[in-house]
Amino acid sequence: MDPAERKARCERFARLCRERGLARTVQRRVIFEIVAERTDHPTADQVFELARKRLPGLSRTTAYRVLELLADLGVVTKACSPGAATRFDPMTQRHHHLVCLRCEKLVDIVDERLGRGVALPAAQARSFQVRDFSIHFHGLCAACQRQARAKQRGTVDQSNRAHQRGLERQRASGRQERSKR
Amino acid sequence: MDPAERKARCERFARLCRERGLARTVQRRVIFEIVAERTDHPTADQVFELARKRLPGLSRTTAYRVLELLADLGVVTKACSPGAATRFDPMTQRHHHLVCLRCEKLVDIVDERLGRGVALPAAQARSFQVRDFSIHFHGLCAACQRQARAKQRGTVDQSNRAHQRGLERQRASGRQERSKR
DNA sequence: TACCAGATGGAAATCTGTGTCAAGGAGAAT
DNA sequence: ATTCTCCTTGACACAGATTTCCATCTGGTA
Repeated sequence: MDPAERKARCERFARLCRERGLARTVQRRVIFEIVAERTDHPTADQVFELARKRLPGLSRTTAYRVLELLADLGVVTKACSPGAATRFDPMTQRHHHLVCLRCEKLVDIVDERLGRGVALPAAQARSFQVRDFSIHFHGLCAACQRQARAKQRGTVDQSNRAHQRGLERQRASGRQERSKR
Repeated sequence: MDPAERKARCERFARLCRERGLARTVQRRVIFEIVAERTDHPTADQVFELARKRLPGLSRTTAYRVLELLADLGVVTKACSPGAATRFDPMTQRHHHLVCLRCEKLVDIVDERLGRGVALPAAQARSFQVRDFSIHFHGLCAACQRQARAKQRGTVDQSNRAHQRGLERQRASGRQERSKR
């Protein structure tokens, strides 16, 4: 990430804390930095694990609380896919999403032209105050398309096997990590 | 809801069941009817509570299973707001959403002109197969706008009090109903 | 430095959702 | 109508994600 951009974000965060009379604790600083460094969409638990490496005494409760606070301040945004854990996204500029209907992968799209011309119908615009919008594209990612085709043919090729194993690992990982404790 | 539309939906559901060799049980019929009647976006647990009034022996497991099945058949769609439970929506045509950032209310918008001209950039369109898209408008609903203004003035008026109480009830209701069991 | 509102840590509770399995019921065959 | 079979259901246990509660601690300020 661009260092200037990163510094600007940290300063924005510090300013918002001052304005709201919030204490600048190590926990808040570290958790903010971790989310700001990421370009994927970590879950609260993933952020907690990462933060704990720098701050061994950190509690899960605090990680959740701080992330909620950051979302409230508007320095991170929350994203979700149905049935899965909330994910936190440092991207505060307008962006859109690709959501795979099968494996639930979530990909950001930044493209200014994309939302051009999108505006709320006048009737709703009077009562609802729009801050921003985002477009969700639902469909199939490349790997899931390959897999669907293979299934139709009644065969399974190696790359699809790999993708499926990846899926299973991903779904099981939360449980495993948790049960270690 | 328009009775003709409602009947058409029921028939579509019945047809899909026949096609897939699925038994037409009371549980499936009742749960489908409940979702189809609603214009808000009930959670699985809310659907379960409503369904139990008509079908006292219904189990929660079945409610979840049937809702999942309905989503799989495509007669309802799943929607989500970050951190909250999955919501079920009988609307299967293309539609968009207003999402209140404060109270998380979710409102449907059906307006064909709205998504006109929206298309995925060519680079992504090659690898990602788009089935549909929806636009989420984030902002403040009318009630939350009033409340925000009142807070700034340091006053709280009656209508805002009512909205806040509604919010609290809504958030607490699951817990209360659950502990009765 | 002393104070205190606000923040944290840790345990427990809650909410949402899934896995398992015996028992029940729908639909086909007789 | 009866039987058979397989799909469904209900009950329970469990898992993951998140929140609540409360005692303790700490950053900011007088």
